Amino acid sequence: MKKQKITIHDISKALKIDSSTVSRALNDSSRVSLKTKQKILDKAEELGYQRNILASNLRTNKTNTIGVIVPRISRSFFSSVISGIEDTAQNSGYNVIICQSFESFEREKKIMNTLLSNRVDGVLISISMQTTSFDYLKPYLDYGGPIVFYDRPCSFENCSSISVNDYKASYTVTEHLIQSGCKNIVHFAGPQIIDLYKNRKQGYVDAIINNGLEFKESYCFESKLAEEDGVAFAKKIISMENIDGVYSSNDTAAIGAMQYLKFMGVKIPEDIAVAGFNNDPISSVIEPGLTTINQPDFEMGKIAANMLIEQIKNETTNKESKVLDVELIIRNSSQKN
Amino acid sequence: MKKQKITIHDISKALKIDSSTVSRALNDSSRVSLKTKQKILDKAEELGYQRNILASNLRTNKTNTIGVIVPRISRSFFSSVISGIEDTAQNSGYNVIICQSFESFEREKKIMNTLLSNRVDGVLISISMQTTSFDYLKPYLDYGGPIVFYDRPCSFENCSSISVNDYKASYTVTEHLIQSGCKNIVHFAGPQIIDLYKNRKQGYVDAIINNGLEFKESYCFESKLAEEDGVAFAKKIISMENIDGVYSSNDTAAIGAMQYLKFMGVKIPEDIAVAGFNNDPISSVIEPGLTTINQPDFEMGKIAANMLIEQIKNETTNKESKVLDVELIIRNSSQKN
DNA sequence: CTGTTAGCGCCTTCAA
DNA sequence: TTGAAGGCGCTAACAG
Repeated sequence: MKKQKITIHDISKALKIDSSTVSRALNDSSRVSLKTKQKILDKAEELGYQRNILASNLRTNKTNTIGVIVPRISRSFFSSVISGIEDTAQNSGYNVIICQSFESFEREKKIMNTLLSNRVDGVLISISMQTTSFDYLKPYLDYGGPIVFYDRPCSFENCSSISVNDYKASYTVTEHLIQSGCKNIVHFAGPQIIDLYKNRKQGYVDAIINNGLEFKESYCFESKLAEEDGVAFAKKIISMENIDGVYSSNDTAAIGAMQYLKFMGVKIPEDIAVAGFNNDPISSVIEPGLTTINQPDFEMGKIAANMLIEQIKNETTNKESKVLDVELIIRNSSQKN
Repeated sequence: MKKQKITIHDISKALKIDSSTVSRALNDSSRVSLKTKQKILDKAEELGYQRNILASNLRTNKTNTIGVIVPRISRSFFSSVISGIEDTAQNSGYNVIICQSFESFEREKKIMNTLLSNRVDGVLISISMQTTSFDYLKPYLDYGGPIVFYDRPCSFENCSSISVNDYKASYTVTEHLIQSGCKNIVHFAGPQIIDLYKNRKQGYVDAIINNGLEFKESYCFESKLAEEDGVAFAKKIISMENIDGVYSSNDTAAIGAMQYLKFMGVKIPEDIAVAGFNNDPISSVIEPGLTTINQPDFEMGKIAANMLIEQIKNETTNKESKVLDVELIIRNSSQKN
């Protein structure tokens, strides 16, 4: 029942000007006289012409669209990254397609497939928690589309990536806790499959050891990025002795833990220092004393989009791995000893 | 530098079978013998054939894609709605393009334009805070594309809509506060331009009046859905006398207010009852005593997508306005008198 | 500056 | 069941 849309041919006929000229005018080519251009533009307006981008894309073999694969848009960090991406993309005239993998490898593969079928000009991807093999990216790379990894980098076919210096951030914040007097610091870790969380754990471990404390594996809890994990962690901590510090390297577990504690009416003792990666504005409300690592989310999105667009345009082959430093926000962490 | 992709013609040549037959086979048409179909499928696999959806879409004049316009994906309510939409869409074989208006009318118009240019099969929209005129939707409707409003309905060209019974929910929760003994209830309202927030306010007003209390306009604060508004509201409340209840009809202001109070170390007195619309799991952490109105977010997304897809497929013209009831979650609200 | 011609890759009559 | 032919709407040579 869709009405037939106006095409350049309709304009062409109405004006007795060839459709190729119409096309040129509509694309603001300099090779059309101002007079005819104006005539064409007016007619287009009059008829309510809307360019059919599908046809244009087919012809030019580009879509002016970039695909973004994200684990979950509901995660505050990611939705900020997306805003950054959209910001940059729009300024450069690109459309953005956002796809959620929900941390599922299967979905990720499927998404990559449709992005290829839709011939997006480039892809930004933060791999899912389950992703261990990257062969599924090959077809798109073979096609010639650039891929940039953001936040969760991985060395594959020397694609570009942009991420945060997780190791350093982790080391710094752990050391900060130690210098505040903590001697028994528990660590809420993320899935160790993901390099990012591995690096964060390593930062914690090294800070512990280099500062003369004893590293205990039993102080490390590995989360699958679910709030329930945090609840379990909270229960464990309550049952443990001596704990005087907590460092969480993922929001989700931390939020879960806090929810539980709040729900149970357990106040985090003043003498337990808490620190964590945290881009959710909310957790600062839950626990204002928290020392937080502030990740450059919006900025990361902008940089990622820029890197990708550059590769799309220049058809350059030089790949790079950018690493951003993070900001440590020290609130009113309790000072011990 | 993009490599030339395999087309049906490559398969056609390799097999000496006409491309039209290849096309049929690839579309699993019944008018191809099983034998040739298998041969074609094998060859396609072997050559790494990837259908060019652009071309297919151009030819068939449909894209199997629906566009979703959302004010902000970072709002918990909306990201759940989106998940619901994606869920349904995927099951029906539709792709989803998510676009954020950031509550800007200008962006909304631009988005609608590119969605039309991209010939999406249908559009789900929750209008921005600034949107007052709907003429910009005309071109898409003229084109024949269906539009369904979600969450923020508006009567335009009798498009379908799906929303929540805001008036009733608001009335109920206000009455609940009154029955708990509240006599001076402040209302954090949303932008009165948006019908939804107007309805919520009306629910509050009517509940107040019908229960024999006096309605005071000075008890109503209008938010622009920014956290700063909440901060301002919190300050006001602190300076006011007699307030024994707060009902917020938007998360954002509520969260802002709570952040501020928490930051200032002000505990919400036990004898002030608080209630609000709230889909952010976090605020229940901030204030576990909160009586909340639980909106069917995920479900709304599914229903919206279903309504739209039905209209796309059936090319039906019957429009409807669905209104969902909400669930009132009464936690440990303080009982007065 | 404008028109002619020829496709982009796919699908869909129509005929065999 | 298969092939031949044409065209979706647009753009990019190449002429003129």
